[in-house]
Amino acid sequence: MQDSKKILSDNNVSITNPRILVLEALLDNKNPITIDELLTKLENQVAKSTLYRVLSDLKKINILQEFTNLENQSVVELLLDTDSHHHHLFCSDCGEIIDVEMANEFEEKLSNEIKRIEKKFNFIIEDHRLELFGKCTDLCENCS
Amino acid sequence: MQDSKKILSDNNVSITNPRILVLEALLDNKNPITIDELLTKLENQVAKSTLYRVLSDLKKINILQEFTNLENQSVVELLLDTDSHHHHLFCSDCGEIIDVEMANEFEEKLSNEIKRIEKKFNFIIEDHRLELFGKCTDLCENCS
DNA sequence: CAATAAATGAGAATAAGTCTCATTTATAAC
DNA sequence: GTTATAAATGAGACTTATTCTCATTTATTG
Repeated sequence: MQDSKKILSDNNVSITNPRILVLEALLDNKNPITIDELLTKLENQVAKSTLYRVLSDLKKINILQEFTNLENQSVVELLLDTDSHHHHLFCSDCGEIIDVEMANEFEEKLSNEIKRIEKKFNFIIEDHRLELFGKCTDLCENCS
Repeated sequence: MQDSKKILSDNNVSITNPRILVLEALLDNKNPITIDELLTKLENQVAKSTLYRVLSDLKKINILQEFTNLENQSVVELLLDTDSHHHHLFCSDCGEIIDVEMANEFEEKLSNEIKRIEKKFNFIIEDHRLELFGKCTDLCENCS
């Protein structure tokens, strides 16, 4: 069974062509991708309304994360159980978004600090997100 | 000289009524606020186009931060020199966004970890943002 | 291979944000 | 204080992103 079909059946979501296509496009491109880029990638294969619907299905089963890039565009990234916990690095020169894993030691400190905040604010914290903003100095051709 | 006027003149931005009104609305409400809420607050006082323009002016002089809430709406917060570095706590029940200061010790660990990431990715990291997602258990009336 | 419920496509509708341009206002020089 | 000039504003048109509607198609189950 293919990855994308397995993902769907594991989550009790019916296996349809548009869902497979969207998942494949996301799997194909493990870094975060703009919805607009996704739309272009799937042009003539999946209707715009369907794309948005499929994305919302994937969010409902908690395998898709949505956030915004530096230009405030929606960006989407598949998050499977097999993927490790990571954060994002945003380059203000080229717009690229890069996955970063922080050191375990740091994540432990963070989770202790989160426990402190939970008590202080009487909050139950279920998730967190750390975003780092800067410039890649030699990472890609777009960047000076 | 009033706060809002001082902020404008300190930043070499001409002092106009809409700018004062927007700044006052933001000062009045130190937690992050939806652009929509701002618009309502300033109804009949500042035109929509002007509001967006003023917000972009404030971003240009680096005293306004923009991000999105859990519903993907734009949220805006004044960030003056006098304000201390903080992060945000999002409640998925009531939608509230709360400013949180993390312990200094934690911020130090974070900045060390950021130095490591800078080297590893050959990146210059200028800013970071930590978002905590959860539920406030008794903080407000909206929340169960 | 039906029958049924669910998903899809196409495009209309809505919402958020930007742009245009005529008018108003702030600023600087006198 | 006036005046000249550049900058800012208001109103609404426009654009873009996202959601909604509904007739048609497809997946699933028996």
